[in-house]
Amino acid sequence: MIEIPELSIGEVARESGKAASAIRYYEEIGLLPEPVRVSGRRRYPRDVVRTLAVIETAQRAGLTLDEIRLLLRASVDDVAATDRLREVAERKLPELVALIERAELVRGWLEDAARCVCPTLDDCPLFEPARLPEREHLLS
Amino acid sequence: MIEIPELSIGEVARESGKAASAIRYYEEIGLLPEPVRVSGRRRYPRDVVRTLAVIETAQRAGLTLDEIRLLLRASVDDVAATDRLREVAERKLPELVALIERAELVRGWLEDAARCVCPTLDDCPLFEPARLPEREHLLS
DNA sequence: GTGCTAGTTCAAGTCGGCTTGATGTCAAGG
DNA sequence: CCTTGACATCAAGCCGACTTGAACTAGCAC
Repeated sequence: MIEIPELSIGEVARESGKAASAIRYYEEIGLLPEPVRVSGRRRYPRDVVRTLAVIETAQRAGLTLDEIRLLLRASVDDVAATDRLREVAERKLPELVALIERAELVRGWLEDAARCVCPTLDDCPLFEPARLPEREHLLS
Repeated sequence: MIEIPELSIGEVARESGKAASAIRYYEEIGLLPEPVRVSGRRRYPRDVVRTLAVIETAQRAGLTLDEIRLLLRASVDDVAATDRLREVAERKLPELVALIERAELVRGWLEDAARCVCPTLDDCPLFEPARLPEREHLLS
């Protein structure tokens, strides 16, 4: 007998924390492969939950669904897949590093702000020029 | 005689790297204060460029314009300003820390991917469960 | 005056990432 | 058999953050 993948879209939704509509949307844009259907209903293998976790993580790190699709398709594709992967990686890495830098800068602000007791923010060292990033405009 | 702030919107745009339309938009949503007008044209003090840099940095770190407005208004407001600031800070800090974590995880992926030589990604250690974040769903 | 450039307003459009609503189908439980 | 509930499709709507386009104006050069 043929194996029927065990998860309905509702179960995947519960386990992944994503809305069913989002899962259908991901399928529509080619981010998730079309699952097997049993009398019209989608049936998913367990590991789609992990794929959804990868998607969420990558997304939170600032990758677009388009870029994530490139990464994911690399893993099911044939040759040239790793090339695409490397291409995305190299394009996105500097952005990501910049993101992390910025985020840490702002984290510094917020941590200071969280324990700030200055009567007014004009007295507060938070907004001094020294704490702002230089505008180099090296990239885009 | 009255001091006329020295920068036109075009100059601010050039110096800040923002589009003039974006600057007008920031004003419209209350993110920037309404500048002085000289025969209808906006005239800005130099320090608006710094404010725009603050905005950009905060934005890149994942704050919304709404949240940034709260932060900025804190600096020109009266009392309760620092309270609002602290409130935003405390709400946003955990998110930011999570963002940084995620970003570093993905950076790891991308760095590995950039030097990946696996013939196919099924052989590639990149997508192993161990490298994925735990789904705790502690927050939201 | 006649342009030109840089500004102005306002409404509408765009894009990514989904959500919502209308309408329909199907299998299981009472 | 009938209802319920989870699923299906499809078009349209929404939100944030802007951009674009049309139509107009003010100041300067010639």
